[in-house]
Amino acid sequence: MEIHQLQYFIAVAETGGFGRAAKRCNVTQPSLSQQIIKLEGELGEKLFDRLGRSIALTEAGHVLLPKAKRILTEVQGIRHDVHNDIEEGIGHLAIGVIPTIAPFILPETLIRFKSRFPNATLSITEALTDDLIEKRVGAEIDMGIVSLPINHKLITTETLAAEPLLVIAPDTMDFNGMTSLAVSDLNGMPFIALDEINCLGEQVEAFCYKHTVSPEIVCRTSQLSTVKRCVESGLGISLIPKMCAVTEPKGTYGYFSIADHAPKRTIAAASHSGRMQSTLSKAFIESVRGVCAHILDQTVITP
Amino acid sequence: MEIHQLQYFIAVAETGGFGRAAKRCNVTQPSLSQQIIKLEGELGEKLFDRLGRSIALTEAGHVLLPKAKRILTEVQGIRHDVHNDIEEGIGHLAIGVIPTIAPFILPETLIRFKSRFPNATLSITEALTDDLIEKRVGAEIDMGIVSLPINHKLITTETLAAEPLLVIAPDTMDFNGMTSLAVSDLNGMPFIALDEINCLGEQVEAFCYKHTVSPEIVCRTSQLSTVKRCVESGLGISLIPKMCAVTEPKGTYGYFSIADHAPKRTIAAASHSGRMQSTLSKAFIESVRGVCAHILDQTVITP
DNA sequence: TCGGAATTATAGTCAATACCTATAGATTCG
DNA sequence: CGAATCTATAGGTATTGACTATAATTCCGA
Repeated sequence: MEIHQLQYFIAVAETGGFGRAAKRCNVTQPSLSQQIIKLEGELGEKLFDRLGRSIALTEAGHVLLPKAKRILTEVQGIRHDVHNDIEEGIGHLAIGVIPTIAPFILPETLIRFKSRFPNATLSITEALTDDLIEKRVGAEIDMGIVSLPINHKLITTETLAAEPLLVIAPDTMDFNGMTSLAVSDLNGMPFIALDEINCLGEQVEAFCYKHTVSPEIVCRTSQLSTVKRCVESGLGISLIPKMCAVTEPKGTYGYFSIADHAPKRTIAAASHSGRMQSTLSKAFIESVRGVCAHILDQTVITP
Repeated sequence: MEIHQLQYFIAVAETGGFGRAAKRCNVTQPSLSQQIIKLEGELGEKLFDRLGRSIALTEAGHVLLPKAKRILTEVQGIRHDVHNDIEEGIGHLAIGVIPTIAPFILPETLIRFKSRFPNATLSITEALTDDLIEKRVGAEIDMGIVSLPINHKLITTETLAAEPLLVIAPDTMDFNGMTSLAVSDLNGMPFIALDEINCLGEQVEAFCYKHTVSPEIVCRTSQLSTVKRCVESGLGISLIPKMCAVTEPKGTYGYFSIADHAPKRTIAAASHSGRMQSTLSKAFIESVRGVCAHILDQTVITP
């Protein structure tokens, strides 16, 4: 049984004749007759009574007609659906975000994305970079929002934003009125470090190592919000991403940029190499890009 | 787009590979590949990401998969349905019955038919023979239960029962104690005639004409029940079908058969020549046949 | 890093079949 | 009864689905 046979069958049933049906289907009458005969043979039932001038559906024909119409309607709909469902963003998207990015971009991103694709469903996973990569390889998530570099054969990354890292320091330290520092100024400073299981922790560590500065780590915590609290309490300074600096009201601390070797992190979307990105994925990426640009465009509070 | 292409697509999606899918579909891998490529071309979207060792559904593939499965399920079901729906008598049957038969056979017939085909719907039309023939030709009804003869090019008849016509006479006429009469006994008798728009009326008329008897028509009514009432009231005698005689309790009248030239009518199903009868039609015919046999097997009350 | 195994795509050929033209057979209508 | 109308059949053609063989790619282990 093939779809064109059902098409022919419906045409005959609706036009009441093989000749008229053939014209409607743009084939010749014998071709159509043969296909109907073939269909009848396959079903083991005659579908029409040929009454000379007109034809009439047999019982089997009556049973088949609505089913055939339904199938054909669905088939006709597929082409549209395949495109429209994609266009209309019907579907599901599973996203992973690392903890040092998630709280700063997700609220606004979700608002933007949901308003653009109200019919899409979204699931968010917050996990460390390695976990996200693994989940992406295992297809548990469609895409990860991470910080570069990522080195994995199966993962492609697309840069979304370059984000400066800023020195956060309690009000009690004024750095002699400077608003921007040199790398060397960090030397020996009491430093609140982020745990190295976070890639940001690693990156800060690497930055210091690269520029041969050695702040004195007085505390190591696992969350950026804890880092900020510690700084606020005057325990020391730290280096945090700009998005963390702009999204909270002024406290008892200020921000300084590093002038000579401005540290930064690169935010990127990590997806599967060679696998087509869905419309939803692409749209989510653009949402994140927009949100990052908007956040990083803001100015931070300086002492 | 053809059904086998959807089959191949589903096989690939479910087996996770072209080769395995080809094995499942009993075709070679290149054949299957080509059909998938063709389907992709027709839809204008790639359906799979070929990732070397494994494959993954694209967005379009995700949209298509449930739709394709649904269609295939329906197609698979058609073959069964075409047979089962017929077997199970799902469907509709429109029957016409003439008024001189309807009241006597319908109750029992409907009970039998409904218990055999609880899922069938039934519509009954009561109309005169000519009307029924016209309705059958116009496909308004599937079959008519009528009395022969029927002469129409498009109508085939199937005999269901041969039914004697009996003389019904009021108790006040005892025919000298005879229980069966001769045709000649009708001569000059007061007679309650059925209107000739009923075929039974015509047939009685024809019977009398043929045997050159001339009862004295004292009354002409349009319904058998009225005829019976008139007889009961002693107005005269009449000639009525046996099924009319057995289905009502004894009143103030008795029945006589005519011994020398027993009149009868032939009950038949009238359907469209050359058109296949549905299972329901056939079953209904058998129900009527059975009911007729049962009714006509009974004995009638004689004075 | 280099084969070997596994997987999909491509090329070329073949066979099935869907389609076409022409025509026969059947039915309806004037 | 003949003209018109409709479906079925026959025979030829062309499309196309399928097959074999092979290339290209990826993956895995030595």
